[in-house]
Amino acid sequence: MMSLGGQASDTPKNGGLSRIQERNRSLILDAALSEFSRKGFSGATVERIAAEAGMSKSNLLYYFSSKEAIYKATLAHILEVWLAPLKTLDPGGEPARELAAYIRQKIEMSATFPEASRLFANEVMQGAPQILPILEGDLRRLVSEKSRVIQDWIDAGKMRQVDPVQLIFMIWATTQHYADFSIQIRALTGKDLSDPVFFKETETSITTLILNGVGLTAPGNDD
Amino acid sequence: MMSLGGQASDTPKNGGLSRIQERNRSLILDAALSEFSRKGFSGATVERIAAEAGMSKSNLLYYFSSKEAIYKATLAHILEVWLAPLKTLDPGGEPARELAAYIRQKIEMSATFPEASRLFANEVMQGAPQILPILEGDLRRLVSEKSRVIQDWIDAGKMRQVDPVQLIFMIWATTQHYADFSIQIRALTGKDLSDPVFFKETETSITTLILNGVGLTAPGNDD
DNA sequence: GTGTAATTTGACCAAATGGTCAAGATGCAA
DNA sequence: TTGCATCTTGACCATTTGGTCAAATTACAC
Repeated sequence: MMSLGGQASDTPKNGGLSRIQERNRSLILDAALSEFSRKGFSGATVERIAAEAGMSKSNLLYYFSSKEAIYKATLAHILEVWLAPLKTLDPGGEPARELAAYIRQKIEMSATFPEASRLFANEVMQGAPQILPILEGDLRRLVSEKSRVIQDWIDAGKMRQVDPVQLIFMIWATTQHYADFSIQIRALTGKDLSDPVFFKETETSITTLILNGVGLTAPGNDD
Repeated sequence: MMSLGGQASDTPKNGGLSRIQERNRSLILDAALSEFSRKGFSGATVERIAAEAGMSKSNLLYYFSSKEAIYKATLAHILEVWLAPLKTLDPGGEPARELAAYIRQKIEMSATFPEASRLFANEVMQGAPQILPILEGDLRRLVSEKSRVIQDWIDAGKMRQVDPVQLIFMIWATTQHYADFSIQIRALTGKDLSDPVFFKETETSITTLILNGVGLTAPGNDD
């Protein structure tokens, strides 16, 4: 679990949480994700998070020492799952299949956890006050490593010349766009990723465009 | 100028503004863009906007009747310039050149007005409370019109089959990403679009990938 | 210069909100 | 049942903040 440099322990008996604690912390984190992703850090209120979690504000503050502590915990909770797909990019695989799989995972994420995407986007747009060290550390290392993988594919003549980092950015941009701007997309098309047809159509469009863009052909998909 | 359905007039003598009015409203809108784009609507404070505009909070509220009024005015002020590039897509032009020009304009925007991009992103991510009618109205019509243009190119065999709306989304996503996530990009690469080399590199990457993606070749660029 | 309208501000208010605290309720091991 | 630790809450507080208002200052037409 990536550390966000927490200070207070927030955990009476360190290590094992009681059933009540486990349940309540989980309820709080769910409610917090919903609230923070919709309103941003400033716009969110502890009172509303507590209400959505089904408890009093005082009780929530018994579990998390401050609004910022809830926010940090929510971010940490998400970050892992959010960055996981990139880690699966396999140097031993075929570029077309690997990239297609990565794109699909990212779209899947946008469809399944749009709130996580929005929370992350919000945090970064505010200047990444909490996660900047992670971006500059773990994430930077991860991107370097996977860029190397892509560069090797290029050097092996398996795909067209392209800046690997820029390619990763473009995959992030296109896939996350559908979560972060889902309201706009719904306003313009009447649909969003929760519609299976639109999901499929989006996956095909992005995958085709990006793979063609780097001189590859989309692999046959066996759902 | 796109209307945001303003209620109060905010303009004593309708039509012509005094020199003082013009100057102060402009100062306020600049400060507001800076503040709102960095902190979002909730996180922004009228006091800080006033300070950045070099006047008292009371005086600012003499020009705009409420925080929301400033916000709406700021959005309206941006929206026009923000959506302008798409309007220039010329049905009579060559697809490769037209799309390349559009992409370049969008990146230029992201480089020149990253704050505008972030303000817009913020507004949409919060559910577009102010601009939803515009998205569903003017913007939707504009996108339909330009999708038609792209579809005609496809039908004429000038470019590969692709959903025109999805193509537009992908251009938005990739170009705006560099403004909205500039902190992340700086954390990962050490650079952003304000660096001419990185700008050029980004423009080339995006243009090449998208044009290749739709079966076109990037036109020679004559800067 | 005079007078009126426009501009500017500090003092002030009410609501919202993050957080504290002491007291009470509940869970649970013995 | 008893006793203690955990859990829960309402009352309360300090600060922030959007907005009002009357008074003061300034711009400008005559």
